[in-house]
Formats: sequence, structure tokens, C-alpha cells
Amino acid sequence: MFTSARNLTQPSTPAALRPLAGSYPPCVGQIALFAPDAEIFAQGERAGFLYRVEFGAIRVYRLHADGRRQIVAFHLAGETFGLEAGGTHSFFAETTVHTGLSKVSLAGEMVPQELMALALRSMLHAREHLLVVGRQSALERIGAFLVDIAVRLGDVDTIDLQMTRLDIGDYLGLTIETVSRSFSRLRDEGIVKFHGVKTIEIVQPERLALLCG
Amino acid sequence: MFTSARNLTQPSTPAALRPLAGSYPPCVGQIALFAPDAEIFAQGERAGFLYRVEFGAIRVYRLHADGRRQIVAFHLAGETFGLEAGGTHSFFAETTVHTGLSKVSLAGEMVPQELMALALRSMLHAREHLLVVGRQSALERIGAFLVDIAVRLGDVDTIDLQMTRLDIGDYLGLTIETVSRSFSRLRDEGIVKFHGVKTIEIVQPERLALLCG
DNA sequence: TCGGTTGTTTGATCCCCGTCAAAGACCCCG
DNA sequence: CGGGGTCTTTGACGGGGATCAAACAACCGA
Repeated sequence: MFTSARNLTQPSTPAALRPLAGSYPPCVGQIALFAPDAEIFAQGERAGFLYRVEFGAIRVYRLHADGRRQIVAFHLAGETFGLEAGGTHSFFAETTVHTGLSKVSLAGEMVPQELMALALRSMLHAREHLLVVGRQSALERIGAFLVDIAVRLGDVDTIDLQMTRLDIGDYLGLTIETVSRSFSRLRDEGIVKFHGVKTIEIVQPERLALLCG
Repeated sequence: MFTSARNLTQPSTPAALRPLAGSYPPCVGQIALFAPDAEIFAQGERAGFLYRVEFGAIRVYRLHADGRRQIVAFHLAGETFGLEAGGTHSFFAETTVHTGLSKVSLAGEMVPQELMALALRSMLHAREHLLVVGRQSALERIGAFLVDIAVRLGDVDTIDLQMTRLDIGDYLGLTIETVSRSFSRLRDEGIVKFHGVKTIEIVQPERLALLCG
């Protein structure tokens, strides 16, 4: 499985993965490991598989001709992605960090009912994302983003961001500078607290919820 | 069918519909008629039916607490809508103009395959809408909107807009003033031509396509 | 046909966020 | 432990679109 050449980008393998790094991406049981920024599928490719994120994260995006990038979805640990209209991928999918994926074949394994539920949830999430990007201020977008991620990770109060400020900006329709300024604002207001750049503790969930619109 | 009380808002019935206006909404064969701004379903309601637009148009939207509105989809003649995750409507649906709808029951009439295709198309459209709203300028958004509508009406070169500037603004994340200014700009550039406020002729489709990003 | 209401256009001004710039923090890898 | 590249933060400034305001056009009902 996962024999495509494009995920061979030799990464700066982190210590935790090093023992497995011989034939990258190595398989642990059914889990394939990917370096950050590895392509999982490309726009125009035939879609045949679903993927389940075991750890790490995936960005699904499209590029405009002039290089602007819009990320339409992140997929976090425990989530399934790869289902697309017409059996052809309309977007690119890449890892944002070191990521483990397992494959789910479309034929079998999942019953039509589950597939339908997955499709409808994806539609709902895209539409809710639209609410955020269409009508909210920078601060509200960042707030909504943090709430969404925290809920999806199981209502945690400390989030380990699995993506860069650039990824977050391209997801929310903001620049990295505005993303950073919004995070700083939330910190200065005492709503969140940073333990390192990528680890955010939500100190006042009520106030965070309030400013999401 | 269509016995809910909320579409009884006595409308300013247009001449064309007047003969039928006795028991509103009247049925012509299987088609129910609705005045502009009639509610088809509300957020939180149990979803049991699909609706097919025979003529007119539908807006699907949600309101923020402070009154900001985001329209997540328009549905035009020939399109089917009403399919939602969890069997409960997550959005409001209203007519934008005088509209005829026919009901499609979820159980039967449509095979699971068709339902799946509908869900996946809706997800794709929401994501493509996200590309427009997330990263494009006002002029690009209006351009993309016109192209999308023209294609969905069957690659026509003259569009009868079934919605107001306010609807368009709330769909694209713009104010009515910006929508109006963008239309004026397209007119001044000779890309489109207006025959009345709601009728747009696309004079130079190539140039329109160019500025969609 | 006429008057009132609603929707649209255009102008003037303001502000949020994008852009440009540079310092600072973090993370690898040697 | 130390050096270099990448990512992040912060500051200064400018512009695109929001806001405020008013004239104008379209629509509908009387």
C-alpha cells in the first residue's frame, strides 16, 4: 500500500519515527507514516480510497493561478477523508505534520449508510466554515477555529496545533500576520495561554465562545 | 402537501399567479407555489423531504446573533435541495422570488446512489464557494458568481437574477454597495450589459472568465 | 396613472486587515 | 552545545471594502 513515489521526500525524521525510517513510508500494522507536506492525493486523480488519520493532520486545498491557496478542510486524528464527487479528486491533500494514515477501501468495509453520513457531515462542515469565512472578523475567525479544533479533539482545553500559522491563515482567509496578531490579542486578553508556539491552552472557554459570533 | 402555516404570508400575488390564489399555496399538478420570502424549512426542523425547484429560486442561510446573514447556497430551477446531515435541518430555506416547488420523498423515488451523488455535489459546491469567499476580491467574487449562475442555468449568456443585491451580498460576503459597484464596474468595462436591474447579458464571457482568478 | 415603498446606484469617509519590513523564537542537525 | 534556516511576532503604512448618506429607479397597489 501507499507505493506512490511522491511521498518519498526524505524528511527530517524526528526521533520518535527514526527506527522505522528505513523504507519510507514504513508501515506499522496497517498504518503508513508520512513526513510533513507529503502529498496524499492530487486534484484530478481518480479517487478510490478513503483514509483514516491515526495521528497528525491533513490539509485539503486548492491553488489559484497566482499562488493564492485556500484550504477547505483540515482532517485530524480519528477522522476519515477522501470521499469526493464523481470519483475524481477536486482538491489536493497533504500532510501538515508527521502523520499516520490507514486506508479504507470504498468497496466493502464501510456500508453506504456510513458513506452517506460522512458526505453529509462534510457538506455541513464546509457550510459552517463558510459562515466563518464569509461574515466574521479576524478575531472571530480565530476564535471559531480554536473552538472547532478543541471540540473535534474531544473537548480538550489544551490544543496541540498540527499546522503552521500559514496553514491557519489559508484556511481562514487571513494572512499569517493577522493570524499571529489575533493569537496575541487572545493571549493579552487572558482568554488563551501559550505553552510554546503550537500549544494553546484555552483558559476562558466562555469568553472564547462569546466572540465567535 | 405543504400544509405548514408559515407560507400563508399573503403575498402581493403577481398577475400571472392570481387565478390560483384562492388557497395559497395552490397546487398545479404536483407543484406548490410560494410567494417571495416564504419559509420552506427552518433550522432545527426535522428533515423528511427533498424539494425540486420548478421555477424561481431558494436561498439557504443562517443568521448570526447580531443579524449578519450568510447565505450558503442558492438553488435554481431544476435543482434539488433539502438533504441534510442527521436528518435535521441546519439552515433556513426561503424563496427569493415567486417560486414553484415539487416534493420528492426521501424514502423511494430517489435511489441511494442519486442521494449520494447529490450530497457529494453539494459538498463540492460548498467547497468551491469557499474558494471564492475565502481568497477573492469583490470583483472576482461577482465574476465567479455570474459564471456559476450562467453555467447552472444551462450556459446562457443572459441571466435573469432571481435575487436582490442584498441576497447576492450575503452569499458572497459583501455589502449591497460593493455588489452594486462591482456590477457597475463590469458594465463600464463592457464585460456585461444590463437590460433592467435584474437582467444581465454577458457580453464578453472570456474576459469575465479571466477575472475569476 | 399615480404615489409610496422597496431596491439600487453613487459619493464621501473610515477602518480593518493586507503588505512590507525587521527582529525574535524555535527547531534541527552537525 | 552552537549555528542556520524556518516559523512567528511585532511595527509602520496603505488600500479595498465597510459604513454613512442621499439621490434615483423599479415595483406594486390603489
